[in-house]
Amino acid sequence: MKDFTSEEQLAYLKRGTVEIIEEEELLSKLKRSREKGVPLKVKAGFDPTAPDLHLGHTVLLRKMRHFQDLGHEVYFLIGDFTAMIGDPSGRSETRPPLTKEQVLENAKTYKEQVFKILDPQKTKVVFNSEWMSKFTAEDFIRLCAKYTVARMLEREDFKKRFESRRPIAIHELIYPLIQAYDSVALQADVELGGTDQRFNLLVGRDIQREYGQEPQVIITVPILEGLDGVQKMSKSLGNYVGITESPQEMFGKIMSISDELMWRYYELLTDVPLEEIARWKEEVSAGRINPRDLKMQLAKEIVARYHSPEAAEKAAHEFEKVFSKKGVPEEMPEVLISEAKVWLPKFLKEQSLVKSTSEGKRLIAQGGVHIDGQKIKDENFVFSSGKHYVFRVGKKRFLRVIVK
RNA sequence: GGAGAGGUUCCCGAGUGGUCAAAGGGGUCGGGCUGUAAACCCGAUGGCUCAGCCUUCGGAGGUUCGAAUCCUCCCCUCUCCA
Repeated sequence: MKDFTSEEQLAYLKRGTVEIIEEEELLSKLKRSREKGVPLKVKAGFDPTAPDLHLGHTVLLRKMRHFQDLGHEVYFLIGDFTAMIGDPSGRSETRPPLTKEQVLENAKTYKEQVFKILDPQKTKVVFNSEWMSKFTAEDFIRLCAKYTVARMLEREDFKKRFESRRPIAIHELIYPLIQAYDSVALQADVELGGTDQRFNLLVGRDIQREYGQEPQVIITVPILEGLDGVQKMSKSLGNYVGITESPQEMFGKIMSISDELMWRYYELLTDVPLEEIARWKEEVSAGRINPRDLKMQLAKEIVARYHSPEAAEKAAHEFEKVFSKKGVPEEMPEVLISEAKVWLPKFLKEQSLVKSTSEGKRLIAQGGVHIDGQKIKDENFVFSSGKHYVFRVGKKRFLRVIVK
């Protein structure tokens, strides 16, 4: 805030965003903040039901961090009240209400993870139940009176569901209003969110105006695609990289993304200058760089951030050893057994290598099960006592069996 | 409140008395090719004590030798009218 002009701040904040509404307003807010020495209040909301953060969340968190770097104040809002509703994006699910204890527990987990990115000194963690639980029925009706059904149905997913004759519960329509009211309660200057939040963020502007406040500037950041490169990264779709995952898992997952997606990840998850990325793209299409090497570098960079540079190096070596050179990993689950003869489908199930004996049978039939590098054809196997065996199921499931 | 349409396996979606563990697609998994990439090709995809048996088609009953398919009641969703 001290050293940067408002224009410089704006440029810094703009990188990696999809939309700023309105840029002019943000500039004047930055100017005013600088003149008066009062930091901007920057808000972003999080759902307390999913406290496991993944790389998708970090796109937004990084942007929050950028504001902090400029001296502004970030409100990390945990939507414990709104969690009763569940943000009706996409498919609607009725969520079981969380208890106070669960919320606090989740919040704790959040904090542990979030501060890998945010500056704890400049972060205020708030819960919207703080003000919403004091909201009276009267307050509530007043709030509802400030918006119309027609405007609410402008929201794309409502509209789609409405048109395709899928259900929309009334409380789902309320969600944007409460989120908007949170901005009133916090007197937010800026609210950040993914592009899927655009509508809700905009409602915030309208509602703040209705309550006589200057509308917040809204900034949307891209939604990160998951490992499949198509759908958004989410835990429920299983296409995510959690920021608390082990270095090895993280590394492997990143290596499995497509080349196309790699550029996207570079852009949104690292600080590599855009010009540099553009240059690499050219080098790759000219055949001078193997995209695999860049992917390794990306994987290392990400592992290094959430673990350590040493862990990243180690993960890279392991990866080379196991997948490029088809070796076996250094660390893998171990089991000590005594039986000499086993029926493999059941054994694989008992060792959690497959979900069912049927699946075990299937994998054996399809040639997906190896013991000490040998493809297994027979469902029965005899262990010799005193020996060690390395099981490989599919490409990445390993198990060391030690026979007494 | 009235009238109509509909609820199928992970998802979408066929199936209207036996040949249905249920077409097709998607997803996922395995194999091939690779760079654990994409694309592409092949295969699999409810469970189990596995040539057999058990459990699935919103829920509970019933008809039938036999039901995802017919009947009754219930629950849920959508549309139109009020």
